[in-house]
Amino acid sequence: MARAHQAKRDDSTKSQILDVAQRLIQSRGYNGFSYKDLAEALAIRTASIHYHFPTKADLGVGLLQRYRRDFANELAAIVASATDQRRALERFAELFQRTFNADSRLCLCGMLSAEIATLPEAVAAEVEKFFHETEQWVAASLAAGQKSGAVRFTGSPQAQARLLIAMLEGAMVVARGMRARNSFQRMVHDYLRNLRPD
Amino acid sequence: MARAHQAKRDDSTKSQILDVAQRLIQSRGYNGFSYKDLAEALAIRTASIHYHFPTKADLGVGLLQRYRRDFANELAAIVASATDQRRALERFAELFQRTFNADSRLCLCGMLSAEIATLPEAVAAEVEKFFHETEQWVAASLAAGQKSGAVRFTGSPQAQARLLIAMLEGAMVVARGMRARNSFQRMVHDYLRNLRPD
DNA sequence: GTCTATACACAGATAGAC
DNA sequence: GTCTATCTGTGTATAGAC
Repeated sequence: MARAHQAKRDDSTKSQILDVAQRLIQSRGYNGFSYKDLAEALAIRTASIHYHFPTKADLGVGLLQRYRRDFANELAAIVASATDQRRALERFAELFQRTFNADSRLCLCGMLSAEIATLPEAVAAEVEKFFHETEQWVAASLAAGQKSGAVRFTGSPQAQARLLIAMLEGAMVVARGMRARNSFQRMVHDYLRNLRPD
Repeated sequence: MARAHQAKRDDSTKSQILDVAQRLIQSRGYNGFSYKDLAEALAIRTASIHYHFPTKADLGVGLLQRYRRDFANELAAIVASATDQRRALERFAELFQRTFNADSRLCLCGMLSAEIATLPEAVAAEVEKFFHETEQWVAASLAAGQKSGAVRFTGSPQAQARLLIAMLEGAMVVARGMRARNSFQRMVHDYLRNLRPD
């Protein structure tokens, strides 16, 4: 979901490698793509990729660091522009929607989380950070929205945040497995209805 | 979740291969295990596994056919013994809980769904069947529970069923990615609270 | 049914020329 | 920075003996 609407474009080879890697992981998983796939997509040799990212673990870590930074920027942009927290959470869900609409791609960290038992520890640690950061943002939005009356829910903001993220990740997985592309949007809409204050 | 509490045990090599394959896929994914892993776990040679399952696609299809059959039996047992539909849905969620408690394993079809772009088509078709069968069972339970007053929800039983399954799949993924093992149970509990009639 | 032996392609990775 | 060439391990799969 990050990288979709960047203002500044970085056209360096290094950045293009990450672009392709992200797309491939979201579609096929960390264990489902190779340096050969990247090389063919970019019309260069695998040795050139090893120059930028000596090992696959380096590539994974580099990708996730960029991803977390981009994602944080998108969340900040939502906060800056959304009229209220309910609208902010809808915009948050739309980030996932946009990813899924592109060829049924999964959330990068949702995919990596499934494969976490096979990931280099440094990559797994980045995945964990992503979820904690994201949960914190959602929980803060929920808490502020509860106070202002923009959203309504029971239980703690943190528990509700985790549940909302789980629903988004799971809706991607299930819509993919059922090969029912439209059902993602419907699930999200149905779920968010429960946060309405009225 | 299937295979956990079978009455009849099948100790044939073929069946043992499927047992190990299921465990490995739930932990590491379809692209994260090999015939070598199976051979080592069973103390036989990879060639022997090829005798039972000529290709990895054959193994995948065989595993999923058994899994769907076992899962259907578990659902039937729940229907036969649960006092009401709310309790039946709790027991349904416990199937997932049991799997996750075993070494943070994912739902077999949740994992395969993430990897679906890399799966042999015959395997992908089995994954799709699993989700549709499961959704049908959950939707039927919800509809009956709504009628009897055991559960309460808005929208169609089918939409609610899909959402419940998505939440279970996503809760496994998120709890894994956050390396917060206890949070799965909590998410499920929080979610099911919303189905209460009172 | 299980074994040894082997084939063949691909994986991640390195050395060194340009 | 990108290339050619190469290394080594691993993956799926087959042939044929026992």
